[in-house]
Amino acid sequence: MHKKAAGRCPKAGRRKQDMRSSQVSDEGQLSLRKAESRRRSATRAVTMADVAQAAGVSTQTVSRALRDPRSVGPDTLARIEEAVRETRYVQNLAASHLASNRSMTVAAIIPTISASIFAETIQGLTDVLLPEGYQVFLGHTDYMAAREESLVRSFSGRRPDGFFIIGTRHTQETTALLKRTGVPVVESWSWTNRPVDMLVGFSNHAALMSVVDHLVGRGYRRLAFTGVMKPGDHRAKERLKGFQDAHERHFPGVTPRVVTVTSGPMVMATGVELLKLVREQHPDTDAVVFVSDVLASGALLACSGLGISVPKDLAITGFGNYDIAGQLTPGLTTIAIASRRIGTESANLLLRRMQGSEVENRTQDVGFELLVRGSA
Amino acid sequence: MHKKAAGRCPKAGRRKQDMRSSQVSDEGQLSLRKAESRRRSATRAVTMADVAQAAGVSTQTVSRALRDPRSVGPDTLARIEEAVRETRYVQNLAASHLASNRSMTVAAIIPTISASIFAETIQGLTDVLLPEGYQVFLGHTDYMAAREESLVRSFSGRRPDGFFIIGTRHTQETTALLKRTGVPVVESWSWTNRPVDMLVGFSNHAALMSVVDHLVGRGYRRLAFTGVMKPGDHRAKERLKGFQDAHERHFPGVTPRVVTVTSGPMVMATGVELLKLVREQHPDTDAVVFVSDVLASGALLACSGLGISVPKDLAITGFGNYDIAGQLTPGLTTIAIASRRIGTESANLLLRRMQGSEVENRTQDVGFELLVRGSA
DNA sequence: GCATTTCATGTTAGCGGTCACGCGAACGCT
DNA sequence: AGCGTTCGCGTGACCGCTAACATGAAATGC
Repeated sequence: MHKKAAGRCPKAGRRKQDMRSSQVSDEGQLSLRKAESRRRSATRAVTMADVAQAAGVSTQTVSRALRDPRSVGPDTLARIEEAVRETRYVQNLAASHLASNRSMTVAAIIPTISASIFAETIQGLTDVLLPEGYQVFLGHTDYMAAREESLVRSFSGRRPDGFFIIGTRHTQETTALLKRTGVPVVESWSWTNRPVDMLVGFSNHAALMSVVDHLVGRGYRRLAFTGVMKPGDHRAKERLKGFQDAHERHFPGVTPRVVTVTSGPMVMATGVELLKLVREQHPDTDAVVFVSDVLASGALLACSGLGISVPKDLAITGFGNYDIAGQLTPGLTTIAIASRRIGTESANLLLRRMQGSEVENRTQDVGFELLVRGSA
Repeated sequence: MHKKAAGRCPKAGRRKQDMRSSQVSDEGQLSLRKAESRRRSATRAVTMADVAQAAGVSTQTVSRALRDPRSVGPDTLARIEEAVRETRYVQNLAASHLASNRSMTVAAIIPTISASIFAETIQGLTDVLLPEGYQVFLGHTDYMAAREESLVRSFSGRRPDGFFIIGTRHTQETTALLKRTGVPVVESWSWTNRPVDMLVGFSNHAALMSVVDHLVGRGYRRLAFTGVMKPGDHRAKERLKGFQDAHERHFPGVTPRVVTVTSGPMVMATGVELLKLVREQHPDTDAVVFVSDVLASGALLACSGLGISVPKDLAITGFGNYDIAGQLTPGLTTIAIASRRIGTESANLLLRRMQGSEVENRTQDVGFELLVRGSA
């Protein structure tokens, strides 16, 4: 809380570096001079001016040396580097951001961090962005459109250089906000013909259709779809729609069996519950299509205990190709998504745009892959 | 890229609000006057001055209204709120940060996002911090001390108001950097008597000892420890140490069986490999202690295929109480950690300190719980 | 050899907010 | 009525850094 002894030139304005020693060793110098000019409780932090003085150059030269070392003379550079080291200077990026109007940050908004499948995407995103000097802000919506909107709003205050967001369905206001920021935006994990800006995704609808096609091809006829369907989870809705549309194509006029709950945790135990629900409501079901591997593997694990033989009595499919899917016996038939790649591709798109170049393809379909294993 | 037409008062300095219309509709006004004062390619963004003008007050009043609505008169507040709405003003937090020396951010550093167990912690952290206006920066180290150091360094540039970090073992430089920031720091997921600042964790060592105690109590005598032990994963090392120490107490002089690999993905398939390795190197092993549930459940699932009866032929234990642990048959005996609570407690500690108050207990032991299920 | 370009560095004026303080009006108390 | 307080709002000076321009010396061109 100590104030620092600054010059008190009543007119000259900011003269400060001429007061400080070039070392940081004067910790706790409490000489609160009388005519001290008003001073906010500033950080005692080392500033660029300290480095400049230590190196005997102007702050501008320090700034240049930091952002592009080749733009200053080699010996000057060496002196500056030494000065940075001895003063333990850490650049204040907020000041840099304000002056340069580039924040070197990317805002990422995902439904939930806990779903390891999204975590992979974020890992991919940061793996590409961090080495380029960008930092990633993370927020999660818990599948609530209102939270997404408020996140976008509050993140906008940081003036990120780019947005990454999972999902393509937003409130009107969210879309407007995103567009107004004027920075590149990548939507992902879904598909739309009218992205806000860029898109790295795939069709959940088509993926589920391919699941149904496969099941029907294997001779299953009484298919049911089940899962936790949070109101804001549009990807789940698209999957359901894909199921319904494929079902209608194969069995025109037959009402598809759909058993969903709108809340509840996305855990394996929930999958077991849903399996039971399906069998209660539609006892003759011969194939259960789960909205996620988490639920499907819970159900699959429970089958032996319930006396159900998979895939003979019942086929089970999942979505996401989680780690567990390949470890179960029988293996879980599922849709594999290049989750990490969504992150890296998105980062690359953002990077190019943030660095000023245009990108040719603003939409990228990473596709999906039907992995047929023993469960169906 | 259009410059904006600003006042050119050669002396008065920033007079700008008197030039702009209060609406944002003058897009693209390209009147580059001759004597135009030098202008950087600034954002055309709405500033607080625009809002102030629209509301007929000073910027200071707008600032006050935004940060503490009760500090201005009710009708003034209403006018300002209306002005904010009509100008679509979004506060520039970088400027706020620079002026106020508070960034309203917390930097979080974790080993990997993909481990859902850490994701829970982050979710807890942000759930508490976001409503308070703090945003969370996330970085992952992939268990590399050097990356941790460089993350701390680059995050420091943002002048976060707090640090959250998983682990208590850092490079000397990392520790020094953290201390020098002068902001509150919470270390977590481990235990130490000399935390950098605050600590929310538990003893991995004690947890593993309780696992061994339990196994020995159940009559198992030939225990093996196995897992992926990345060089920078100190929590894994503490668990191993706990295993070894407990083993020594129960079987003095007997060399404990330890089978580890230093690299490889933390997936279930790796658990199967490790199980096979253990049985190759120590065929008479009757209990395998895994460093993580991921590996343990992989192994447990593989057992029936390998003709191993659990827990009769072989006991298996894990760590973390992942979702799957309770769904397997038999259930996986493991250590449960209040992973989410680590996040929320850490956030609360940080919050109090960031808001200026001291905290009485700078260390918090969230403990662990041995969950005995069928596998051991 | 002198004008022109290039290179390395310095100077000036902000970026968009907030802090400390000032000041007048309304309020409270004796 | 007189005077100290509180309340509501404005003024001026920065926060630490960088864009744009300026400058002088060395390198280059004809």
